[in-house]
Amino acid sequence: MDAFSLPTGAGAGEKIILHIESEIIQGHIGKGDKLPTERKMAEDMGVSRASVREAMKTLQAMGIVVPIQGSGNYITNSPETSLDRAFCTLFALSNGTLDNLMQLRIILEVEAFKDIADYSSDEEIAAIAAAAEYDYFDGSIENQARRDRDFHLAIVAQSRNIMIKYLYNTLSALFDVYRHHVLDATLQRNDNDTTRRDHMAIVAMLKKRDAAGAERALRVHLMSDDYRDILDRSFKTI
Amino acid sequence: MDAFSLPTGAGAGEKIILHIESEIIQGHIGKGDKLPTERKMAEDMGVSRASVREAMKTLQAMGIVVPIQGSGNYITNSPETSLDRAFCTLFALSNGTLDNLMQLRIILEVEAFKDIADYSSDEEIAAIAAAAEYDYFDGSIENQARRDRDFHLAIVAQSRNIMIKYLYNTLSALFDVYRHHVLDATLQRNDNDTTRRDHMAIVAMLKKRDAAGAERALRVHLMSDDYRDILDRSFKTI
DNA sequence: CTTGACAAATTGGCCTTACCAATTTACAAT
DNA sequence: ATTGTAAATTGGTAAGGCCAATTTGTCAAG
Repeated sequence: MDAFSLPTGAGAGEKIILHIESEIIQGHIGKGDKLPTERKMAEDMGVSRASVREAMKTLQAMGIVVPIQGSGNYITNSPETSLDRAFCTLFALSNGTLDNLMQLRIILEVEAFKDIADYSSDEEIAAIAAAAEYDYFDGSIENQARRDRDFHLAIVAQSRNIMIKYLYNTLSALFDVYRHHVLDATLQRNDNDTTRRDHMAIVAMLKKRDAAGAERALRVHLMSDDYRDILDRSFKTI
Repeated sequence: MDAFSLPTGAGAGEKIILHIESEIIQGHIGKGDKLPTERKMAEDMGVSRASVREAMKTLQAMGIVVPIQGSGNYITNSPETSLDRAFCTLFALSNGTLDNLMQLRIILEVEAFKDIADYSSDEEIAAIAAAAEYDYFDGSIENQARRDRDFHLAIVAQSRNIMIKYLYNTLSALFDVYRHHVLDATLQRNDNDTTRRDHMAIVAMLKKRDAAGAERALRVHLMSDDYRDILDRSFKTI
């Protein structure tokens, strides 16, 4: 048994998954490495190609393997998207609400702030400031929303906690999906100037290394009317 | 295109996944429901059974579907474990550290405290207090650790945020796996009396509805020497 | 020697058929 | 109504084949 095999009963195609996981955990294969061909793996491990393919599907769903038709199966170079789909459907099955998401976003971003205030160099904070320096009065609603999102991602990217970064990215992607389906009308009356003022206030607090002040500014920003309007809606209403 | 198709290019077996996800999101199927047979789904959607099976494998990996040989494929009744495997492997691939986990645990539990102080009834707080009423000087290290874990789970179970609860459970399970492999020696000198005092302090703060005080007590408890000793170890060293 | 185009081999994506193993269902016997 | 057994149902696996995209090998042109 392997250290990372949590709740799975060992089947037949399952041993392929365990083998790959084992190879990863032992460091024999890593990011970007190419796996043997499906036909070779089937032969080597004495199973059918269908079983190998089902194992690949599982590893793909876990975000570990990326298939390229005509080329091969590869260990992913960007494991940060592993959680997206599982998180998304889990959310739907659980009757999660948007304020659940927002609450998580806020505490993750606030925690990132504390890391930044404690550890970040002036250059890293300058990178955050740069992400806030865009034209708040030009572009479509979509573009404005994207830039706003990128600003927040730039903040969390400075966190020292890799799991916080991944989780935040997943939540951000989920929020984008949600917004894309329900918020178009709501965001029509988005106040670009308020957004700009909020961002500048956050950057100012970060430059002062004032984590508490940054947290206050962030909460004000994230809980602004633009978002509060859409809270408490069930995610299933999409 | 479906509401929840995040970054995936629509393939052929992919449409089965999208269909199932869509049915879940729209509430047509839910926890415990039985899916059509693989042969029927294949016929209905004009694909091969192999493709249906690969889609099922993906949904299984996401923790959405549970197969029972001879019976059928079912929507899971316990979506709370969906994140476990993805989170675990993501962690290993990302060189995550234990302090990353602990940092997340703390902020999630602290946030749960705020919900409790704001919304919980006396009965719900009494349930937490009951979880702290166990014999701190009896039982093996394993049992003590399990009771300690259950106390914290009892706290987070009162959170109003379903995602916080699921995430915390996942982190708790990961931590258990880690501890099981590296902490046996460390926990030998676990101070049961200190643990008991910490728990009583936390319960006392909750009864007073003092979220800030509870947070302080929690941080003291979670950052005690028992845990600090094992921080900064790479998860890959298991 | 380098470059580009084209053909062949490789590889994942998908389908079909067949059989096995576990479960469920149907029905007969009591 | 209960029980036991056989049949039907259903997921698990294997084998073979074809398609589409990519990679590789080859060769001619510069």
